[in-house]
Amino acid sequence: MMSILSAEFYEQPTLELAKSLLGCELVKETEKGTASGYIVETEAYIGPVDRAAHSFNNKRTQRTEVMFGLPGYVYTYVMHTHCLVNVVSGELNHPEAVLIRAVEPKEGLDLIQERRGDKKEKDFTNGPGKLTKALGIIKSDYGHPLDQSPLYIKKGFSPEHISQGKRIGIDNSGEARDYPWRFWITENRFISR
DNA sequence: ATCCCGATAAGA
DNA sequence: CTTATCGGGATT
Repeated sequence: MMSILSAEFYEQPTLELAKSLLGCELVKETEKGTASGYIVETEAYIGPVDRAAHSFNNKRTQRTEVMFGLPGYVYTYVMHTHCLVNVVSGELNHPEAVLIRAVEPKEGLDLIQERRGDKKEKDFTNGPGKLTKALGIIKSDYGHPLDQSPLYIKKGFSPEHISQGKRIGIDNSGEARDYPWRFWITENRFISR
């Protein structure tokens, strides 16, 4: 029994899911091996009411399509040459998601180090673009169900304390800029900032 | 704190 | 074709 989180796990309100994911283990298997990390920072994006979300106002495009489906699937997209990974949440036709902003390396340290090049360990996975590179998550993981190989989330540990604050990198999003929809494990050393 | 890099999707 | 972007890295 591998304790991979089942599809039902993702059937909770997006803000709850963003918190529940903290401490869970994000795993990616590739030909080069398996790499994983404990999720330590997340952000919620609640499309219908959130100007910072790609799916704001239920905007339906090729890119946002997966968010209109069932929760528990992967939403990847590329920005500024970096791939970012989200967990689709919300019921059918509710385009919401949780962005994974940072993880703490767990399995496959050698592989992570190789992928991240000549960096210090604390910089391996402390950002949304860094962790995808470290774990080998790529754009074509878009649409993958998170309860099966090669990309899945396992039960991890229960964080002692969770902090909450404004999201990062969305200064151009009007009032949504100030919504406190970012969550992180208090004092974890792999937080993005 | 500031600049630069530059892939892609989306809108004009 | 033009523009904006849920970053990262290097540099001041």
